[in-house]
Amino acid sequence: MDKFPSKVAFRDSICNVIRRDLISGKIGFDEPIREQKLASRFGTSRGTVRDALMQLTQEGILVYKPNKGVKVNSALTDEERSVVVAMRLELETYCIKKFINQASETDFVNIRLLLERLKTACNEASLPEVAESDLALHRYWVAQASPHLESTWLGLSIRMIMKYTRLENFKESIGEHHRIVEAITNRNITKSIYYLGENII
Amino acid sequence: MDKFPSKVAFRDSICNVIRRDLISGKIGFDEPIREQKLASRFGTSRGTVRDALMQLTQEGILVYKPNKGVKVNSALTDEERSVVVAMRLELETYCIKKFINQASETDFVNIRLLLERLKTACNEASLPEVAESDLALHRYWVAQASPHLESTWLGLSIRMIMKYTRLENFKESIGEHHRIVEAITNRNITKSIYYLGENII
DNA sequence: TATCATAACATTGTTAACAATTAGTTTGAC
DNA sequence: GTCAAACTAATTGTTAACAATGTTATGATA
Repeated sequence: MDKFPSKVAFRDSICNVIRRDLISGKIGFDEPIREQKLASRFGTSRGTVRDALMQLTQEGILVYKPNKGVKVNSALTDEERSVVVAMRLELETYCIKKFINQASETDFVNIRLLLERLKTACNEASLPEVAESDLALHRYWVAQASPHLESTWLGLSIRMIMKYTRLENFKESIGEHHRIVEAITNRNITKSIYYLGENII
Repeated sequence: MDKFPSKVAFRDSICNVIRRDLISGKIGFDEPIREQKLASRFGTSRGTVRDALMQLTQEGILVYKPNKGVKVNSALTDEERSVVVAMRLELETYCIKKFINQASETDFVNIRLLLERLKTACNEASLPEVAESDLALHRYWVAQASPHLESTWLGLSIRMIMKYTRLENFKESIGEHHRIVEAITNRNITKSIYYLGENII
């Protein structure tokens, strides 16, 4: 049974665990998800699990059928994925521009920290960890620049990762993100966006 | 107390009603939403309302604070809105292209019907009705072309409408959509996308 | 009067029980 | 042996009660 540090984000913790299971392939496509199973796994009741599941449905990674519960959504087609990529790039480009203009030194410290976390994850070659650190880094500037659009961004990013993951090229990932973070901390908008475009494909 | 025809989509019905209240301005920004109040209004229990609310949070129109429930998300900035517009245009352009290539005569009949519904709503000058028919029309080709991305599209579109609504120019709206539907039924991709770009701003 | 602790209240968080629906399995007629 | 109907099991849908948390009102004290 999994445990969580704080109880304030019980729902969100369940969401996070399910996302991780998705990314790491622990749960397959079109596989049904049983509420009771999750409830006992998390040591909570079905109601709480249900809340989390409902939240995930609007993220697009789960789909809901009346009286049949939720299942993992089927994968995007290649075409659909490229549309999602374009949308995410549009959104994240805006966020990076804004972030560079408003970021404080503390922000730079934070993203360097997140970059370090990503590097160690890559070196350990743990796919779920890599995926999570990758998202966490990008998420930082998105959340700072536009908290309003954070959930929109998350939905797009998760769907991208679920389709297929480039994250297995650990070496490349380190380099790409290193360049992005460097450009950001130099407040170089042009370079930042260029490297972002290389990363998000 | 509101009533619903089918019980299968109880949750979704509640979501729809809340969305409509948002669009018509019945519920203001940053206004807290009380579970019990909605429960008695819909003649159901808090648990069911809760499910619906959780679903809406990932759509971005509601935000959730632990132990404080959900409230209407604050409005997008003008910049954020233009990003959302660009994303929606990207997505819907793809859908229209695909829809034109795969649509049957039945599909054309359906969108002409939805167009009629929009026209009457415009003539009656009922803002919530106009907003709903507008969304329903666009939603049709999105759902047909890419059910995977329907919820993504819905999230973007709702946020657009909530920021401020161009829908009060009823006459324009009729013309714009008439041109789009005409171009689609002629299977003219270029024109369809051009008119779509004029409509989604 | 201003401030702070405390108590009443309101609201959300969680749970378990029960109802309704769906899925699977056995039974029996042909 | 095959099909359909009835039965059983598994799962989701809904509800109400209770616990935990947050909010407001009250009043004592300085």
